[in-house]
Amino acid sequence: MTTIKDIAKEANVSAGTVDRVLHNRGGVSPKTEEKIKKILKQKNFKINMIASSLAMKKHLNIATLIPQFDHQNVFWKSPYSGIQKASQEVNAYGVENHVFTFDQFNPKSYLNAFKKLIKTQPDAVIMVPIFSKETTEIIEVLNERNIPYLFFNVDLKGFNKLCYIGQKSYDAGILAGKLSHLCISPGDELLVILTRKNLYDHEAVHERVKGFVHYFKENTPKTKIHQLQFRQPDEVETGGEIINEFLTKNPNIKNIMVPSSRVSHVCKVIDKQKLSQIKLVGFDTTPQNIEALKKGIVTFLISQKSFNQGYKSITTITNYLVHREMPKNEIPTPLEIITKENFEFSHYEERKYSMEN
Amino acid sequence: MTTIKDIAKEANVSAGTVDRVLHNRGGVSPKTEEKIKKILKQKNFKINMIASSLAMKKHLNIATLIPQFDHQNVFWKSPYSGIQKASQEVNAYGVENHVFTFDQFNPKSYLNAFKKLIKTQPDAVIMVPIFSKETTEIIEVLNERNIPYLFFNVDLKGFNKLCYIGQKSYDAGILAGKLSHLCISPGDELLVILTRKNLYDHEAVHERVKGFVHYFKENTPKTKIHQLQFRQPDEVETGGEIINEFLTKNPNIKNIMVPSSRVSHVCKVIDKQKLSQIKLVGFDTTPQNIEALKKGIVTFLISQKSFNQGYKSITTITNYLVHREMPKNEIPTPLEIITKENFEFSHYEERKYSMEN
DNA sequence: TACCAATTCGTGTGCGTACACAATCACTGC
DNA sequence: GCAGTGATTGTGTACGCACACGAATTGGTA
Repeated sequence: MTTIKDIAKEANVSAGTVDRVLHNRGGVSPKTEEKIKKILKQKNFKINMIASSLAMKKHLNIATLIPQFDHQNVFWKSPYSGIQKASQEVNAYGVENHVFTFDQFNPKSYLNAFKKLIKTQPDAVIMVPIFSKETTEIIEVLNERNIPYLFFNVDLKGFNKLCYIGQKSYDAGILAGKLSHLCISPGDELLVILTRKNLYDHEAVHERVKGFVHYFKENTPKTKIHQLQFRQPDEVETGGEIINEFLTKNPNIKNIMVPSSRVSHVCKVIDKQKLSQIKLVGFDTTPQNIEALKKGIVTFLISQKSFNQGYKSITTITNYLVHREMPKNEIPTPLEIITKENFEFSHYEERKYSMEN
Repeated sequence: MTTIKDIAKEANVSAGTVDRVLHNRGGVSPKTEEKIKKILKQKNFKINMIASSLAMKKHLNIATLIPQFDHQNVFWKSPYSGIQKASQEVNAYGVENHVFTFDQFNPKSYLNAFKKLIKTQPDAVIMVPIFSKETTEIIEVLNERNIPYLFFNVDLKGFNKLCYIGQKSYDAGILAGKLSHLCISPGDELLVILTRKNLYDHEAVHERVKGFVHYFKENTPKTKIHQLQFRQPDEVETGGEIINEFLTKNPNIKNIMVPSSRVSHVCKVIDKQKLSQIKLVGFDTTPQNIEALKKGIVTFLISQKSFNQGYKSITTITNYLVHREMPKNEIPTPLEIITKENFEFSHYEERKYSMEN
């Protein structure tokens, strides 16, 4: 392993000069710069990140803005865990992360959380931009203060974010289409159940439906796709009758796709007998969804590995701040297909983390 | 962030004493040890791995024994890349890795590669134990010299390995069963094509078939599963006739499962017209397989993320050597389901690496 | 009380890098 | 020839930890 000292000796200069070349800090004569660069390349020198991080040790402060989770909205627990795990790890780099949470159905709470956040004077912000209007306000503040920020899980166009880490919802919808397609026979019909429409305006759910519809338009345009919408948050739970009635009226429905993370809520309210005739496709590996998968009620779940999204958000920002590493503008997370047969082999990191904590 | 010094000050001792407690190095009176441990816990002290690694800097030498890849056997390229990437990264920890390759169909070449390997006096060994008899010889040598070793991708029971990193083949077979099941209608029949039987004796392929058969026995015992075997390495390519004839004789075959990474070889030799009636399920995301997936010829691939296996092997061994971190005895890699719709979102790390190199 | 051994502890150095500061060099104009 | 200037380069310290060495303390004994 070659060190800066080795390079310096070879070039008959001091370590400081090599350092200047390495970081383009200027103040080196073109001649020696050339010489050093040649030796650098020849010896295939790579900066020792370990030592580099130790030496840097600026104290960095990063802040995260995400929806809170509870037993009702358990989805956000995974990204939170991922963020926590990564936070612990980057702590050694002198980076500290603080999480600020808000009610995902309340724009005001979103803004309030941000107000608290900005008071801590973060060096960078990680956020889930659920509300577009309020996000515009937030970004203005961040731009003013020159604070870099990163979106994760939810994307919004038109901002100069560092990058977006998350799933491509439209493509996820196409995949849902493919999987549903495999579940049915020619002549069967499909049902899409939308929960909580319009309650908040992030587009993931709608993009998924678009992709889903697109898939069938492309492949089997004659397949009939029904849609059912619920406006109130808890209407699904109480509204089992509506669904069951609908299914009775449309007995050819052999597959239900739920484009949110609430497929388990849906299958709870459907008559058991009807359920046995129908295959379900849903999103996200919440404990309830996994439960339904295990029982064979749900056939496919599409996971976006939100734990990894959270984890990666922190490491990406850290690499940017500490090592000046510019991330790609878009880091897509996988569309992972989860079934009864493979769920126990996925999400290894998340499991391991929650075992240890 | 609390440092050793902080702890020392708090306990009215020197940093050296705290260090002794942290590493159970003895020579500390029970009284102060107790006191220090209490403060450690109270302040939730975590060793700074960055600084720790820097300070350690023993020079470690690890060696990897894996099959070589070429255009014919491209599968082993992925784990090799993962190993290379991780090797670069752990270089900063003073760890150097050397790769020794062998012909996966030639036990002698396996032993020869090991002989070269052992001459480098490695501190640990990562290996793919393809041949069981020869592996026994190898492990004897390693045990004699007290060199820890880790199996990856292929597992063999009965050895005191540090851990196994890889897929559970039987479960992968079950998953293949599920996916094939989804592709067919009641009354359809299945075909399993075994390539290169007995040419080397690792069991993954057979385990997959067992799992596959088990799935149908459990779920639809009446489904007929045919099997076709080829003994010579290239017989599949020349033996298209045999397959086509077989398919003509058994027109109810609507699904072919290839338990090796060679599904693309199989679909190359099948008549196009027949192919359009049949869904294929295979393993591993080799470039050829991905090509067939894109074209819609193959419906499902089950990936074991072999890039990650390689990567993780290196990091696991490194953590063990450098940070004394004992790995779990078994680290299962995911059974990832890849389709035309999601392949471009998977294997992000591997793509990124090969883009950069 | 003096002395020794064993036990317990403190100090110093180095790991490879970053960065501030000091030192040197090459020229200029007088 | 010399001070002055700006461009180059060298030096020293810190980051947090591991570990070797040696110092201080203790307890026990003659």
